[in-house]
Amino acid sequence: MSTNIDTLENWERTHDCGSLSANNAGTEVLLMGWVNGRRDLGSLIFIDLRDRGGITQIVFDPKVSVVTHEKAHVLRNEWVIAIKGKVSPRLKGQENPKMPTGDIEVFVTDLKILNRTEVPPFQVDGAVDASETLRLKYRYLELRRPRLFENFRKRHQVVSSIRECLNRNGFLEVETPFLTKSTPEGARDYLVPSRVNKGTFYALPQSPQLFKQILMVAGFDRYYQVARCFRDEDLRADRQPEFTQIDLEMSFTGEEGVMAIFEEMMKDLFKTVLGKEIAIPIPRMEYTEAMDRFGCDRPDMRFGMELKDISGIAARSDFNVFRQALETGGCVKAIKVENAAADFSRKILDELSRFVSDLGAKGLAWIKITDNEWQSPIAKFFNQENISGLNKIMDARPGDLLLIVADKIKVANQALGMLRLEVAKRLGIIEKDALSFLWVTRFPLLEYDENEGRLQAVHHPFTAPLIEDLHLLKDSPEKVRARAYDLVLNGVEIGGGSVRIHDMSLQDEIFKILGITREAADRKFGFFLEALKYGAPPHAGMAIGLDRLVAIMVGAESLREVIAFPKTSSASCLMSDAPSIVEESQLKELGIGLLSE
RNA sequence: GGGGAUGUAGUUCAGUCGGUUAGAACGCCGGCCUGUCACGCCGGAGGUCGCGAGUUCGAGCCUCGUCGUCCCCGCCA
Repeated sequence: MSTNIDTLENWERTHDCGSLSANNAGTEVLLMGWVNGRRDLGSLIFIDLRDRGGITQIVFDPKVSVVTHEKAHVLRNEWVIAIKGKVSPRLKGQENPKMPTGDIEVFVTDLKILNRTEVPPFQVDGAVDASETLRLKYRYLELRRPRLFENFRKRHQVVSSIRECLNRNGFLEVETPFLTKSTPEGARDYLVPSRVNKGTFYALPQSPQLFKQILMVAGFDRYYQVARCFRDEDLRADRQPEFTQIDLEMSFTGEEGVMAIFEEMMKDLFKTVLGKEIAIPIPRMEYTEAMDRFGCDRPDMRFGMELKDISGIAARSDFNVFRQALETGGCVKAIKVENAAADFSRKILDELSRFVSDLGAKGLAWIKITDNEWQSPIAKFFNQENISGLNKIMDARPGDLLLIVADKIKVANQALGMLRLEVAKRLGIIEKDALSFLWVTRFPLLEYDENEGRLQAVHHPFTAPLIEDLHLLKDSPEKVRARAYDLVLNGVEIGGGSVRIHDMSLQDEIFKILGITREAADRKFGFFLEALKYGAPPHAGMAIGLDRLVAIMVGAESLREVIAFPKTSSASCLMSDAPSIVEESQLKELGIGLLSE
């Protein structure tokens, strides 16, 4: 690559490439940026100059400067240049309505070539898109694309808006450690070896949970943090190993205080960033109702198609599959797909059947409602009375399609809940621009873990039980509801939190039920339990996943579109090539040896 | 850990039944061009068909393995 490039000297920009309009006609401007495209007509050269503000057409005309025009012939895409010139309205009929700056162009008097480039591995202008592998390897080139940059501008605005809201409400931004203690509950930890204390390890935080609660004990009263969190679990389109939470904690309040703050925050940021009004208070739904009606603890409320329990009628049918499911304590539930009977072919129904069996359900029954009967493989098991009864429960009309799953309650809910989403996706009935917020409240405090053979905390072991359920704690702990709440947006869990236990004796009782001995509890988080003894105020908190929130706001398919330097689905960074092997000497210094295969 | 998809020029893709010299578009290089904005026209260069075995007279195509990427299940308090 040639090194004959110009120096900046005392040139300073006067504008960015997105800010010029007809109002600037006649002014001398100085722009800097990248060559986004060139159209060299011989004696006239047009260049699209791009910076993060936008794109401006600049013109090299020998009538303006022979020397500069001559110099401009060598310009190529992605070269970095600076130009001085005069803003001019476009000739009549030459305006470009597709460009925000399409009414003007800049006639260049002076040109500096600030840098050249090798031929880029893919076209930044996006004319031919590259594979994501390549775009991740050359992430800086992809980030030059205006569409992607816009995501990060919005992300910045979201964080600014949140900080403003929380600062206004008396919150203090405090940083908590990255090098912290491994807690075996929850997700797998990323471990960091200690050189000073060989054989011991820090863990990167899965969340600042214990530290923020200790800040409440410390009397900080209202804390927040734009907190990076780390979880060593397998990735998904909506899961990265490091991600950012807006994490907060409040003293002397409960769920109402926390929910009110988040509602104000959401209202603010959707207004400032997207110019959209959202209605508060955000509606609430208890966990059990969400499961009953949507088969899911984070229902997408942008469409209906709710689950209906048809166990009563199923019990009166002659269909053994239904009756067996009921006899073993299961249920029969159904969804109604309006006017889909004609469109859902046997092939599609087979696909849907496979879809639910992949989720562990035993099968899928379907009924097409026709004018006076059912078209269905299971029609023969129902008498006329039951047919009318079921039609009534489902509010089914001719042309509708019923999809039915009979299974254990948990399996049926999950399968139908997912099927509901799948069908809605296939039908394209989900309104893209809709914003459907929902609080899901009163989750179960505990659930039985089949693998471990013991009760586990659904949220985390410091979540407070509902006071009115306390009496159930001893005899039927699984029925106890938690003072926990999740914020759901368009079927995505964007955050969650709870009122915490601040009473040591209740905390002890919970540990006992979880089968955690005093010794084990002390070993795992003794420092935190110790803190609870010294005047812990009542407190509650919540965290929302910033990446997921921004992803929804910008309509991103994957979190990778809202994280500047994301990891691949095998948790590696294609740009830096992390993770990588390290020098033997580095390991030795840490007192670490690698196991051979 | 499991299932699915995918890998061919710098990039995105096509490549028939296994058969002669692996094509197109964009990009790149050279030339022409004073109103382009997906500029146009003429010419040109550019290939480890992801990698490794195997089957075959012959493999981009078939088989096995392996690696990368993407999606999903498990997992993610």
